[in-house]
Amino acid sequence: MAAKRSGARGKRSRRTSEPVQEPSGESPLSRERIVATAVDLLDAQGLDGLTMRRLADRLGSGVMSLYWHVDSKEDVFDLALDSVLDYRGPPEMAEPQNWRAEIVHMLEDWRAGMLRHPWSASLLPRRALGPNILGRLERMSKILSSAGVADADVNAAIWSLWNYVMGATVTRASFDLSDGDRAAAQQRLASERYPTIERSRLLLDNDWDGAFRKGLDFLLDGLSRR
Amino acid sequence: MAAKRSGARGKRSRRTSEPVQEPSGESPLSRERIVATAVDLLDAQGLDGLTMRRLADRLGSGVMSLYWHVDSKEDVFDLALDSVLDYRGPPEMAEPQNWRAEIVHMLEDWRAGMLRHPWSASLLPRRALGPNILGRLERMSKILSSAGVADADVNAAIWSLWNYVMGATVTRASFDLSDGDRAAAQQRLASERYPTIERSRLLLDNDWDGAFRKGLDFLLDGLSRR
DNA sequence: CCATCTATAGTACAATGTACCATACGACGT
DNA sequence: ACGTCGTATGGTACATTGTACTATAGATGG
Repeated sequence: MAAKRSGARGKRSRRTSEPVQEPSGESPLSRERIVATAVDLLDAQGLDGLTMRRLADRLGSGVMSLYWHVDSKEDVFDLALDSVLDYRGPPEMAEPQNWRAEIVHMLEDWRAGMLRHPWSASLLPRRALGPNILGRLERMSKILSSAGVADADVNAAIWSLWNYVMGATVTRASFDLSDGDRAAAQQRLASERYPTIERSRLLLDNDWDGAFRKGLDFLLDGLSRR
Repeated sequence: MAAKRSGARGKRSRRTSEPVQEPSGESPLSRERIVATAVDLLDAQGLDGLTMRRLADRLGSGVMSLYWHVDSKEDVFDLALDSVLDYRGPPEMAEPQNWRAEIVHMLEDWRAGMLRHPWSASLLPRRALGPNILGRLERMSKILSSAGVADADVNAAIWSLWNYVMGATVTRASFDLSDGDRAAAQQRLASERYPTIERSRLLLDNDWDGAFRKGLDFLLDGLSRR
């Protein structure tokens, strides 16, 4: 019995010699290629559209070959989620001291990245702690500390920002998926006992980006009073 | 062809005469009973534990009989989610003018209700607009308006509170499910490039309720400055 | 007494994740 | 040269799932 089930397979040890990069004609079938293709598939067909068979088809490989590189379908989901969330940092800061702008940039990028792949929001509730997410948490922690937030408050601050972004993203993505439902729901409001939100057109106000920014400002205002 | 597929079945028209309430020995098999049993099953076995067959078993009925009362499994999920979220209001307000306390109470109840049924957080990303959720939104809208929040800000305020609660709940529930993973992740922090959050023990701080309340205060502070 | 509605259930099928097995190919020790 | 082993690929088979289709039975009303 060779070591098989062990999280991350041995896989790529070291090229014996020449670093020829893939004849490009065909399929070396790597972990990276699998994840990239999974993301494509998810973008195209949604969460239910990803099946191991379809994935293998797109890769031009047999279904079971995938299982050499990944442990399970769940594993593919985890990897796909994290792959969507890497962060390259703010665009050559004009004003590197402005912690608030930096935070806002990262959080808006975060949300935008996930909304570009709406299925990612549905995956969040499962396993959220890939390396890219940890990287973002680390960065937030650094920014907040150097911005002078009290050590005792820093964790709470991180979590509240995280919570806000996650909630906004999940909500936005789900309303996006079921656009018709939302309209239908707003319809129902009229005929039933929801007069206040019916009048304020809560479900029809489509300025999501603005609302996100506004709420984030509320939160940051509250934060910077410490 | 009888009218069959039409959202809510005809079902209970009106009792012809005597209102005998169920001989209680056996199964009238109603929509309500199905949903209640589904919630039990979800509590006991988690999201993947709910299958139509198991559900039928628990109800002592045939599988296909369920489909007379519900449209699909998705439908069951929607109903189960909403059923967890009804709200009975604050406990005979001592101080009915205190809008902030009222908001906090409702949001904490909201979060607590979902955490009692951790699967509910995973369902949120799908379809979030059942009657009970709408009821809560309605109530929030009323409170905020009467608290003097500017009309232009009220929708944004609602959404930011909603976002915060949803994010906090989703996060908390997912970390709860994968407790071991979290510890493992914190382990990994040490050996890799996340010095800041490793030092602050971000993933090990288990005072979730406190953190929730603290972040909520940040947000409400920011809100009440308008 | 026949028609129609309400409700329950069995059978059957297509789709899915993946365990198990067979196989091929290169590297390497002897 | 030959067998052995690790890497990698893929086929077959199976249990499990949601649900379409169909049959059936009681109740109701013309």
